[in-house]
Amino acid sequence: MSASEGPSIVWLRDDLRVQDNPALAAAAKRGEPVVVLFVLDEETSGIRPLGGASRWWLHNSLASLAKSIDDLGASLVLRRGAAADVIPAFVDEVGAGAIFWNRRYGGAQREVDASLKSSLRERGLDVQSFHANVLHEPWTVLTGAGTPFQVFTPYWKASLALGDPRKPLAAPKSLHGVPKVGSDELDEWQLLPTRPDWAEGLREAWTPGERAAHDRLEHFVSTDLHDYADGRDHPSEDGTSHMSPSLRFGEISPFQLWHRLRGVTGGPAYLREVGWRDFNWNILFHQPDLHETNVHREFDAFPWEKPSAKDLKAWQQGNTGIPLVDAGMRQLWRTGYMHNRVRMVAASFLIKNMLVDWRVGESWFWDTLVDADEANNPANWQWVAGSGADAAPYFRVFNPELQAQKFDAHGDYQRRWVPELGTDEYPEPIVDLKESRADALRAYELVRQSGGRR
DNA sequence: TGAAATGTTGGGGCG
DNA sequence: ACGCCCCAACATTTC
Repeated sequence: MSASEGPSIVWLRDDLRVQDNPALAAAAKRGEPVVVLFVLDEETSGIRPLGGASRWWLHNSLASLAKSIDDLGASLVLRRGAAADVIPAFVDEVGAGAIFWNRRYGGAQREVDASLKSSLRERGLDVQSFHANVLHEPWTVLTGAGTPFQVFTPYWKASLALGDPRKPLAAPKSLHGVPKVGSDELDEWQLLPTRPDWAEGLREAWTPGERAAHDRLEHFVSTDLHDYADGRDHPSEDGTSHMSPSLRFGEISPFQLWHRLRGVTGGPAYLREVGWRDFNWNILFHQPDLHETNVHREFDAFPWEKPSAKDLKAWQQGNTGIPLVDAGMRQLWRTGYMHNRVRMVAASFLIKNMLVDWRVGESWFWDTLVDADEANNPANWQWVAGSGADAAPYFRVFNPELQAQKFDAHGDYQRRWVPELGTDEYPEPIVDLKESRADALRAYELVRQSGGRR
């Protein structure tokens, strides 16, 4: 590009890593000085403001990333505001000749990026975007008819048929920084909770950042991966990877997971779950309002009940009187995380025993999960509700007592999070499981009749 | 990546 | 020896 003199900006978003970061690698290769930028955008309409737990993670991940960038010889610059304003102003400020970023797939985000790409190119900048955060981009995995898949298994098959995803890229060996570029102070963003400081449990449970993500992955590989197919279903053992928040913030890439795990016992079973993540981003790409709108629109007719403030609070705080549900909800509140098996049970309980709109639960998880992302959180809630793409059939109602028998047979998980279990202090169930199940099936019958789906 | 209801089969007790 | 009943175990269907 002719006008491409001047520093390179690497605009990081959901890719807070120095390894396997194509935008960063391209900037390093370009040769000009590099400035790495992160913009906290709480102003662009259509981009969901981060939930509280995600803000906590973001703060810590950015702090960790700033050190890594520093070690490479450049610096991480923090700015705040609508990206459509901040980015062009920053380009002028540093006299940039190029700007690189890794692509994102949400609706509002794509609009922002596309608009910036064309306006900055008009101004003569070298603007490049890269494929970095999903194994296969949504528009590349299509049916024979050229339409997006609605069902996971054929989606995954087609995805595998595209061949091995590319190998991960090494981190740049060093960078030439741009001196004297002002940055916001991370602390000023107030991403961390203060009064009250509810993050103690998060600090105990997690270490955000790229290095910790790889340590966590290696721990998983050396302990639980080989028995993943069984181990992942038992919340007291918790044989899951705990990669989700790191994937959410891009501390690690799916390419890195793929090439580390595909040849290891248990690896393919795990990578299939990574495939679900791709599938969910594919769904979001084709339906940007996924957190508001049923994929199967006949569910618009579902007669949800508005929960009383008391009942909703009981669910949120883990006082429903159903031990497995309460254990999960308390784990979530304390650690910003819930075991996957228990997520399904807790979600099913809200939707099908309390008859509460899945959006209410999605919204709570959005605020409390460290791994909430715009695709997986709504897609998984819709999966449980039965309204989503390739969702669980509507009549699949979990019985939380049976689930507890099957997957927490000794009650270890339940007692860990609900220590008062079995005493007078533990509440009576807020609903009758048998009756509410029957109510849910009757309610879904209305959907079935009004929709004509099967 | 369910649960419950319903159906089928076969062994054993017993008249 | 036979029919009948009960019931567990398993399979299928239904929600």
